[in-house]
Amino acid sequence: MPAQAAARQAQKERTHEALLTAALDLSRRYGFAQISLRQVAGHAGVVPTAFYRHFDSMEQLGLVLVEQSFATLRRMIRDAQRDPHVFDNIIDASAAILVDAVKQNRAHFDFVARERVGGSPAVRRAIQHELDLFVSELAIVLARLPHIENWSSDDVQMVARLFVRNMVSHAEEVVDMPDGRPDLEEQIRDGARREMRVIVIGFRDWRSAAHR
Amino acid sequence: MPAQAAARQAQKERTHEALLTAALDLSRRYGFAQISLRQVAGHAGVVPTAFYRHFDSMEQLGLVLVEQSFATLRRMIRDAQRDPHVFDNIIDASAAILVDAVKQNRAHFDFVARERVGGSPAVRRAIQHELDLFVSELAIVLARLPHIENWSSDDVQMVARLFVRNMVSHAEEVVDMPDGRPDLEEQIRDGARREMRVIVIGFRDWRSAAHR
DNA sequence: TGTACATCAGTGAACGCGCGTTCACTGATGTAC
DNA sequence: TGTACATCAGTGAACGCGCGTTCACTGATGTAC
Repeated sequence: MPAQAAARQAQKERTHEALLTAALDLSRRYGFAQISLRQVAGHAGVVPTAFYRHFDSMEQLGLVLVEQSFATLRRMIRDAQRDPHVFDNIIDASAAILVDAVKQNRAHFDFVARERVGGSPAVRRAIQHELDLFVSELAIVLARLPHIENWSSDDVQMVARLFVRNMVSHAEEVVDMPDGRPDLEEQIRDGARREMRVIVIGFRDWRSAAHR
Repeated sequence: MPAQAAARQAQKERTHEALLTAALDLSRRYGFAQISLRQVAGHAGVVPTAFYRHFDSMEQLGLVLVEQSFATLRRMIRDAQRDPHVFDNIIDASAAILVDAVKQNRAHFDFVARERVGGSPAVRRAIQHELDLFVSELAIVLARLPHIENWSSDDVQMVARLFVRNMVSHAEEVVDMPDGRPDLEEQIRDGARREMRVIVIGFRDWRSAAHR
């Protein structure tokens, strides 16, 4: 396929993207499981049957949204790790990153937060799998931190799990946050920060008591 | 209404209960938001129009299920508080109670866990309200415990919030647990126990560092 | 460059289906006397 | 106890609607020569 012959493909990609965006938009308002193929097609500006040129079913589109959402999340974490500041104060940095990230990718986070428990079995399984992966990845990052490098990998996994759980929980709060309420945002960020600190200190001291 | 004239009312109550049970059953399998009035009526053994003798809409039935679920939860907590053993080791006791309670009332917990984020706006709001109430009630119980009585009420609220969040999260795990896997059950109970311990210790020591 | 043919993203009519809701009804249960 | 009437939980037919999916199609884009 020569370069100058890509107009049709480009148009197809635009429609493909429009369908995904429409689904994300609508599921923000009504929940993914509640929206119909016809609604998504209509919102994307195509006839219902055109949907099938891009996806087998709404379920398959849902799985693509799961992939997209976690790709976004991973990109953010990777960017954050490049900033050397983050390691000075991983807790404050994580809390700030979390709130910003969710704010900038509300639609994807909203989708994940809701469909994690409310979605179809396949979508739920996909999200749970991604979250499990994410816990393991976070554990690897944590294991390299100064005070943590001599912990057992079981312990590191557990602290990673607590972190991710708090992350999901606070992401839900940000997602439910009405627009234009910076006070609430600060409150959530502060709560996240305090809770992470509690977890880190509790973990360190619990280990001290048990193992030293 | 004389006592011997209650046969009709008793039958009505039986159907009412059958509709609630049917909705709970079906939403376990498909999610409450996915099931229809006709399915619920059919499963309860009545014709769809009979549904309206008992509820205005599926949404109203959903709100009744929220009430039922939290009444169950409160009853369990109240019973647990009567057992003096619980105060000896509130963490182990809470973890055990949580797993047992969820196992015995799977349908209600499943309903709450899913609809808390996936349900209709009214159902979600009702569940969030009940959970907020529950955090406050737990804070009152915690505030009476020996080492906690001199904490600020803000701090007690926060630890209560962390406990309830972990409770919800572990309830989700138990709900998703396949039947007949006592090993998984033990693993979840153990995870809950360890995490609660981390929270308690972390909180105590965080306070020590900050306020003394 | 021009022509003849192929590709294929999007169209539009049609289908059968389950949905929530309305309505007049039935007949067992309950009440008055 | 027996009779005449009232109540009302549950029935069953009917409605209009949006759904997912099928199919033959159109016409702009792309390819071969």
